[in-house]
Order: sequence, then C-alpha cells, then structure tokens
Amino acid sequence: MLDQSSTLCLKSSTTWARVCDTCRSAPCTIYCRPDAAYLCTACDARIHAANKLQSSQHERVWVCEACEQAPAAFICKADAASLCTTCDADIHSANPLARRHHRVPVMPIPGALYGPQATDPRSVMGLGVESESGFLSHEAEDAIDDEDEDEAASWLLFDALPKNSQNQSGKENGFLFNGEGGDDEYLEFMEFGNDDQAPQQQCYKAAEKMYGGGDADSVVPVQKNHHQFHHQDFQHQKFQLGMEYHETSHAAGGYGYPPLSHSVSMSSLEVGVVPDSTRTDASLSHPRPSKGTIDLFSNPPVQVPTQLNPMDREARVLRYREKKKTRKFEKTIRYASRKAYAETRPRIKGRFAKRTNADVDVDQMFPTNHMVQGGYGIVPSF
DNA sequence: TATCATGTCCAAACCACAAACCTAG
DNA sequence: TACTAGGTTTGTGGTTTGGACATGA
Repeated sequence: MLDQSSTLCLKSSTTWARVCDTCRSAPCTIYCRPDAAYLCTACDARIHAANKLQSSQHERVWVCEACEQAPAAFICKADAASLCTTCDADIHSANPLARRHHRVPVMPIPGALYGPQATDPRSVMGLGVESESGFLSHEAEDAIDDEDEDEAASWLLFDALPKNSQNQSGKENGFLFNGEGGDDEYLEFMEFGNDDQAPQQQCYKAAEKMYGGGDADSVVPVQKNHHQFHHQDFQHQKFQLGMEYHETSHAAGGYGYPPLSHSVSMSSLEVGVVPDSTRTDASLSHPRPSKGTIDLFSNPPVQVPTQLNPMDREARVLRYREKKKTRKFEKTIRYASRKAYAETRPRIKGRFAKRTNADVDVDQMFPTNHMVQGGYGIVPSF
C-alpha cells in the first residue's frame, strides 16, 4: 500500500504529526485499516465516498488525538478524545482520577462521513451523544473567543438538540440534574475553563440565569467586552431553546488544576481583582453557589452536535490544543472588598485571628485607604 | 537492585468575620 | 408586592501541614 514511513511529517516543517498519505498536504485524521493509510478528511471523503462498496468495507478509525501518529484504539469519554493504546496508557496512568476515565474501544467509522446526511463521526465511534461531555463542551467554550466561530458553533449546536430533550419539565431550562456520574467531565471542563475564566463563569452565569439565581453577588470578571456579551447571548439562546445539558456529577479537583479560584497560592498582586462595584447587571452577576447549586456548577453544560463534520472537528481539536498550551491559572478575586478586608485582618500563624479591642482601636485611628473610601462593603476599582 | 533517609514541591486546611444571600413573617 | 429581621453561607490570605516525588547513600 502506501509508504507510511515516508509520510511521517516532521514537526519542524509543520505542526502536524503526520500528513495525509494521499495528498501529503493536510494533517491526517483518519486511518484506513485495509489500506493501512493515514488520510485527511478530504481524501478520505474523496476515496471512500466515491465508492460505496469501498466505503462500507474499509474499516476506518480516527487517528489518535494526542500523538496523531497512530490509529485510535480507545475513546476516553471524559476527555472525549480518541487515543491510541500508547497514549491511552500514558494519559490514564498519570493519576488516580485519570484512571477513572471511562474508555471504550474505538469503533470503526461506518460509511461516508460527509454531506448533509453524514453521521456524527463521534457517535459512530462508539460514543453516545449523551456521553460526549467533555470534548464538545470545550469546543463550545472555545467558540466564545471568536465571533464567527461562535455563530457557526451555535448553529451546529442547535442542530444537535435532541428533540426529546426539548420541552421537558425539569429539563426545560436546559439542564439535566441526574446527580450521578463521573467527575471527569467536570475536570476537563475546569481545565478548559481555565484558559480564561470568563467562559466558565459565563456558563455558570448562564446556568444561574435559568436556574433562578437572579441577581447576585457582586461578582466576577465583568469585562463587558463584545465577546462576552456575544457569548452570553449565545448561552441565553441555548437555554431558551431548551438545549439539553448533560450533567454528570462530581467532586471538584483533580488533574492538579485549581478548582475555580481557590487553590493557587500567590501574591495578591498577581491576581485579577474584580471590584464589587462592578455589579451592575444581574445577568452578569455570579451568585454564590449555594449548597443546592454547587452541583450545577460542577456539571458543565454540554453541547453535542450530532452533525459535526470531520473538518470542523479537526479544526476544533487544533484550536483546543492551542488554547490548552496557553491557558493560565490565575486566581480571580470575586470580592475585592473581602480581599481588602482579609489583608487587614490580624493573623496568627497565617490564620485569621479574632480582633482584639486594640486592633479595632488601631483600625479606627489608622484606617486603610480601602476602608476610608467606603467601608468594608465597597472597594474602589483596582 | 532494593531500601531507607533526606530534601523539595505543592495542594489543602485552617482561621475570623463582613457581606451576600435566603427565608419567614 | 414590597419590606424587614434574623439566620445561613461564602469568600478572603498567610502560614502550616502532610503527601508525593526525586535524589543520594
């Protein structure tokens, strides 16, 4: 068949790990077993769609999304990624949480993947639409950054709406609260959300919006830029349309990524501070998650396109990887007033200590600027 | 090669209390 | 419906702690 060794693409010339054996100008995404060939989606379409018999007989699988050099053997539902045996072993032996990821053997891609009747490539790989949480959620998050993509994604997502999920009481707001499942989706979500806390918070805000959180706490990075508004509208539309969100449950933590804004120890100078006074729009506010709603937050909304064509998928995977490389884990201060107050409080071995009368007297005599400017409640913008 | 001691790194826990939130009346 | 009072929950930062890991004897 084709000379595979010659097609290994050097990263020095391109970011692709392996190029298409046929056109040699695009990254491969599919491995055809009978041909022992790595193909890009376009060539796969051309070759296999041209001949129905060939299409039905040629067993193809996705290429490993991690190394991009070997055919996928498993699909990790948590990561929503197809992985070869080597990468699967590497990734899922990394830590106990990763070991808990539910993986299933990759299924061959049946028939043609292209055209209006195309099957959801991921579903045909053995991933039920419902179980596809992590990956597509990321994609949806990723879409936030780009208006055009955002719009495109929204259409994909709308198409993906399971009809039976619409108009269901209890799910009518777009969420399923099943309270069961693994935390992997959550972990991945957090991981992705950390690129820039905004997306994650937006999701939460949107969730709160439909969940009745209403006007809340002063909150969060409220940078009213166009993207965020756009995303907000986007989220809102999804809720209004009754998108079904799959909830899987879970405990926070894992992967070593900080749960929200709480675990990274760093100087207060390093964090982004959000003044309490930014609280102006209820729709932008971030309610403190009560015990009753914490699960809501820990279960990311998931959008599952049923018609995600391989090219889109490929592009999205690439964008996802890029974002993953550049993500930041900055702590976000949600309540500047609390921060200011915490910094002035007496401590004993780092722990907050009770204020003595002397402390109170000193504070009254030498109030800090923050305090002077409006008491503990409101802290001027940083 | 296996075991133990030592050092380093880092996430989680801890604390008090103002502010936000919730609920009942 | 709007308001109030009282109870509950959250978030904040510096230090300590303890587990994981690496290194050397």
